Amino acid sequence: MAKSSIHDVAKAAGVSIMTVSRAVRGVNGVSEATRLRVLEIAKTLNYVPNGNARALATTGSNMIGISLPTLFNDVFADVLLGMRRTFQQAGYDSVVDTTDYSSDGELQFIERILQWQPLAVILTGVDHDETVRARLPRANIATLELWDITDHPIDFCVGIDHREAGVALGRHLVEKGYRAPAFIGAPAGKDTRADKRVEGLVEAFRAAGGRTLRRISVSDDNAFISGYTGFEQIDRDRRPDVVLFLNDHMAFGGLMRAEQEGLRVPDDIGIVGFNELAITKVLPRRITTMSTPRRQIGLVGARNLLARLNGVTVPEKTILPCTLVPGQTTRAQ
Amino acid sequence: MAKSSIHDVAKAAGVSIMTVSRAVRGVNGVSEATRLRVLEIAKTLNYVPNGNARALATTGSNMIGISLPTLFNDVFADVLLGMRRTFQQAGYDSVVDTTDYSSDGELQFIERILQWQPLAVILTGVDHDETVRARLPRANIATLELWDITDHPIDFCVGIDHREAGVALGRHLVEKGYRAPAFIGAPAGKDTRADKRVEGLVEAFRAAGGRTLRRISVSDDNAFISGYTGFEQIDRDRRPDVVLFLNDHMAFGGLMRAEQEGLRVPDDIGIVGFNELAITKVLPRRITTMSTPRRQIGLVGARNLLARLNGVTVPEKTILPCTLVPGQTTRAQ
DNA sequence: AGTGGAAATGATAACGATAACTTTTTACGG
DNA sequence: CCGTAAAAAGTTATCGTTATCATTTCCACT
Repeated sequence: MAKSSIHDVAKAAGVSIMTVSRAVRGVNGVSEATRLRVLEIAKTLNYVPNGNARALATTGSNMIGISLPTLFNDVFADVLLGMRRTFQQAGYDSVVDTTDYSSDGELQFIERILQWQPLAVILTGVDHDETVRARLPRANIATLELWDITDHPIDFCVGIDHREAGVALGRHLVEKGYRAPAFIGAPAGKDTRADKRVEGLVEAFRAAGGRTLRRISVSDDNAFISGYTGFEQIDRDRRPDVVLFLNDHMAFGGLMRAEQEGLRVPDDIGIVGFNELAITKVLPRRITTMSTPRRQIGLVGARNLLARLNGVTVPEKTILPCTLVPGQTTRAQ
Repeated sequence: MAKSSIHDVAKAAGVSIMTVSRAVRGVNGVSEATRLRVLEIAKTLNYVPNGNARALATTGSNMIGISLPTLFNDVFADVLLGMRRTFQQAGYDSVVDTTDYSSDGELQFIERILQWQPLAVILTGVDHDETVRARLPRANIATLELWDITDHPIDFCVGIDHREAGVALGRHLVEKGYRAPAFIGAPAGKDTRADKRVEGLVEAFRAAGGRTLRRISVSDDNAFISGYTGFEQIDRDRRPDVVLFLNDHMAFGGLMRAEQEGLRVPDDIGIVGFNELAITKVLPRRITTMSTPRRQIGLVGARNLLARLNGVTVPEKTILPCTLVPGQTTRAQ
C-alpha cells in the first residue's frame, strides 16, 4: 500500500484537492456530506497529510523544540512532565533532545531544530555558546530558558536562583556547626547550575570562617554510582565534616558508601543532597536536602511560553522559591 | 534579522539558487572559490536551510521516530543511550516521544510522526493497537520493536523474553522454598511486558503447587513511592512470603516499607526486583533481581535498523539473554 | 420565474528546496 | 589560436500542501 497524497484522495473522491484539504483540516467551506465522503475515502486510502508540505505552505510549523542535558535525571523528567502535556493540549508538538551537558551538543541541537522552523525553543540553563544567542533572534523564535535564571535572558527565563540556594544551604550547615565542606558532583564547568550552587556554598562557609570547600568530580552516567565512587575519593586524612552532593541520588550513593566505610552519619560526617527527589520520601532517615519546584518550573514555563506565543508580554525573569528540608543526615544541633 | 531563504543568499552572492544549494550541501559542481563565498554570505545572513522544503523536494527525511512509554524509568534511558548516539553518528535524526503506557498515546504518536515522513519508527513492546499495524506498512517504513519479542513483528524486533524471565525468576524462588508470591506493579493491561513476566511467575509457582500469585496495582509516577505504597497494601492476614516488584526502584521502596513495618528481610518476607538498575550496586545488601541487557538492546536494535535501512535483511526476532542475580533479599536456602 | 447573496467548490500561484537537464565557462593539447 | 572535453553555473519542473481569488451551485424571498 503506497503512501497516498492529497491528489489521490481528490481523484478518488471526485473533488478538487482544495476540497480535500479543507475537509481534512476541518475548516469551513465544505458541505457536511462531502466532508464525510472525503474523510471516508482518505481513511481507506490510508492518507496522512504531509507535514513537510503543510509546514512549507503555511510557512511555519507548530513545533516547540526542547533541549535538556540528560534524561538520566528525574529533575528533567519532572520538568518535562507538566510541560509537554500543556503543549499538547494547546495543540503544539514538542520535540525533545539531549545535549549531555555539552554546550556544543546544545549548539548542534539548535542547528538541527532551526531547520524545522520551530515556533519556539526551550533551553536548559542560561549559559550558552555565543553562537546560540546569535542564532535565536527573539523576534522570530520565542525562547524559554529553564531551570536557571539571569538578568539577561535570550528571551525570557523561569527557574530557581542556584547561587542563592547554595548560600541558603551553606548558612544552614554553618548554623549546625559544620565548617569543612566538600562537594561531589560533575566537574566544574560541566553543569553550570551546580557551579553556581557551589559558589553560594563557598560564600556561606567563607563568611563563617570555615575551611575551603573541596570539590570532587565524578563522571559516571549514573547518579547512585557516582555518589558512591565519589565518596570513596574523599581524602581520609583531612576528612570533611559535611559532604554535599549534586543531587539526592548521588547523596544516597554517598551515604551507602559512608556506612560501608563504618562512618556514622551524621555524627562522623554530614550528608546533604539536592532537589528532594522521590527517593528521599521512602528512606527511614530523611536526607538533608533542598526542595526544588521542578514541576512548577515546567508548568509556569509552559504557560508563559503559550502566552508569549499569543503575543502577551511575559516577565523576562521568573524566580521560583526553593525550600530547605532539614533531615537526619546532618546534625540536629 | 528576518529569516533568509536560499533565494536571499543567491541574490546576495550573485549566483543562482542551485549554486547555493550545492554549496551548502557540499556536493560537487561548485568551484572552491564560489563555495567559500556562498558559505560566507550564508553565515552572515544567518541562513538555515528549510528542512520542510528539503524533505519535500527529496521526498523523505532522514528522521527516525522513537516511541517510549515513559522517561521516568532508567530502563528506557539506558536503551536510548546507545541508540541515539549510533543514529547521530550515522547521520540520522531521531525524535523521541512518550506514550505514558497508553496504546492510544502510541497511536497518536504514530499519526503525528507519520506526517513527517520518517525513515523508520521504533516502538516499545510488541503489543499495539490494531490501527498501528495498519499504518506501518513495512515496505515503506522500517519498524523496530524494542524490549519485547514476538514471532510476528510488524517488521523486526529486538528484546528479551519477558515470559521466560518470569519463569526463571519464579523457578529460582520456588527452589528457595517460596510458595506464596505477590507482585506489585502497574495495573494488569498497562505494561504488557510486566504482564508477561507475571504470567511466567504464575506458571512457575503453579508448577510447584504454590499459592496463587496476588497482584497489587499501583499508579504513582514515581517508582520509589509506588513501591513503598504498594507494600503498604499487602494483606497482613495472608501475607505473601515473597514480593516481586516491577523493577528495582520499586523493590527498594518496598524494602524500605517492609523494614519500617518491622518485617525482617529475607526471614519474614522476600523482596525481588527487576532489571538490576544501578541503585542495586550501591546497596549494602544486594536485592535479588534479574539483570536485563538494556544497553545492548539499544545497540543491537540501532545497528540492525541501520542495516535494514541499507537494504540488508535482518533477523525478524532477536532475543537477548537475561541473567538472574541472586541477592540477600531472598533466602539463601 | 427572477434575483441577490451566501455557501460550496475549483483554479492558480506560492512556499523553499532539489533533480535532471542545458548552457556557459574554463583549461589544455595540438 | 582553435577545438573539445570537463567543470561550473543556470533553467525548469516538481515535491504536497495552503491562500487567495474566481466560479458555480443552492436557497430564500419577492
